[in-house]
Amino acid sequence: MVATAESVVEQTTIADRVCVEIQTAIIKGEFPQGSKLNEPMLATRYGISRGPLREALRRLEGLGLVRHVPHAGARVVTLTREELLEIYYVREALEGMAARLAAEMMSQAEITELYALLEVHAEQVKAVAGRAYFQQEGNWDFHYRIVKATRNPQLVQILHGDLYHRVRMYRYQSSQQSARPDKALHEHRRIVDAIAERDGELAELLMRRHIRSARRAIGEQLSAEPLSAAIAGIQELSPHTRSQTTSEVIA
Amino acid sequence: MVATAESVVEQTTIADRVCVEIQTAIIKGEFPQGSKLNEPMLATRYGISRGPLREALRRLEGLGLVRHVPHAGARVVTLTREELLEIYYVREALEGMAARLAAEMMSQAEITELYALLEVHAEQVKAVAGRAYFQQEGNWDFHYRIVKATRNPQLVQILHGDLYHRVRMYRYQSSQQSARPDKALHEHRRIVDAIAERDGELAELLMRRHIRSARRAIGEQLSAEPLSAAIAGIQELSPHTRSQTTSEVIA
DNA sequence: CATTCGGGTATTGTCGACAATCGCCATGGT
DNA sequence: ACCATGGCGATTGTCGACAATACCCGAATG
Repeated sequence: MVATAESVVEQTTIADRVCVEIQTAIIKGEFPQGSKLNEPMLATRYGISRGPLREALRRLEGLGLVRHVPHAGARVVTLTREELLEIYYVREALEGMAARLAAEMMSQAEITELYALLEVHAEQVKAVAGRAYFQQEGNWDFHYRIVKATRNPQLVQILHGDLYHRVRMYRYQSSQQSARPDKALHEHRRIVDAIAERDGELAELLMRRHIRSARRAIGEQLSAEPLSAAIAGIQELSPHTRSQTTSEVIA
Repeated sequence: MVATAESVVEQTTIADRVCVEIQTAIIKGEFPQGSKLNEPMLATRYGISRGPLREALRRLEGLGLVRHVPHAGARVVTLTREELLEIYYVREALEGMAARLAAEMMSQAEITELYALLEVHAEQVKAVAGRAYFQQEGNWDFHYRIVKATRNPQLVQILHGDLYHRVRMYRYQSSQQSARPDKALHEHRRIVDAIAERDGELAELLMRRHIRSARRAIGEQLSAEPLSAAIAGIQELSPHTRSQTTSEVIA
């Protein structure tokens, strides 16, 4: 029997479904950082038993979104700015390598698509200077394409299977947006140029510089203690409308 | 109440204990790569129920040692040489960054200890040219100290919490050993020199070169199809005494 | 003789209940 | 008034059993 397209119907298990549900809830901040995730409550909330729920929690623990202590239960991780900065060091190293490999591996078609993506971004930057959420997603798309182009599943796994969720959570909750998307766009363009020229060394250098500048932008908004404020604002599940702090944080 | 030393008695749960037991069994090759891990068998083998066992398996899946498909059970991952090479690209990027950060962060005491460690390694290299297992562990110790010195828990987690186990499994089962430990030792020495001089850029360059050469050494032993032979040899739980392939694989 | 269909078996997914442990609060002592 | 201690409630860890699904093998048919 040939493998039909519908034979790949995603065989979903309850634990898996609940896992992504809780995951999005955590990223959206419906479960505040540091809040306790007691099993009976969640089990009744999602209408399942504690068995699959526990597996979902272990999985989330593997994703780094939940921390578990033996007889005290699971809590949503509290992502401090220090941890976010640590992650950005990892991203600098890994995505720098990704850019280098992408310059070697990326197909011409992929490069063309990447340029097209930059055009879309350019329009978004020009058109709506306010609505930066799409911008963020587009930014992630850009970085993801480069990482994917490396043909290195390990790299993809680490960057977009482990780190991605935590960074996304922080971004989502602190509503950290790009204050200077035009600058980021320019940096993106030059990175793609280097890749198109098959200059892996330059691509790595530019990508590292790009992410490094984003890290520095994050590090500079330290005195405003934005995250703890965000946590306090979210604690009661109230929509947080913090003043979006300055920054050119986009990477 | 002050925190006594014995208040840190590791509160261990059955799932945790079985997790490490299975983990070591997988690394040692008692469970061959690709072999099925059916739950009733393992449950009776370790004298526990299927509940904790499933959690242990999910945890091992998070560690990348086990792959799980929804209604077909869990299998030990098959680590191809391609994947190992992919991991070495990640290591090159990450440990290069680690060396750079270590050059900035490492205390003088740590540097002294690192030099002492190199002395021990030098004696081992000189004394027992054959028994390379200790050498491997020592090699890991060296790299771990540098990574730890970065004060970047994310880096430590990825390198020694995720990647470490898989590389160790490959190494253990293919009995890949250092054919030229003296060369590796020399490279180690120069890396520490750079760190001692607080030359992060040089430390990163040297570390990347060090790991890159190890990756190339792995990549060059391709035609000997060593891993599949090792798997075949292990399949029946028989001690595999393959001829240890050439290589200067040490990183 | 190859192929496909069907049933049987084994394994996984899920559930509810019991036991062990932890945190909290009241009570008593110093 | 403060601290230690005991009990109580709640939550986690563990277990056995049931239901659902997938794999395997034999039989029937072209």
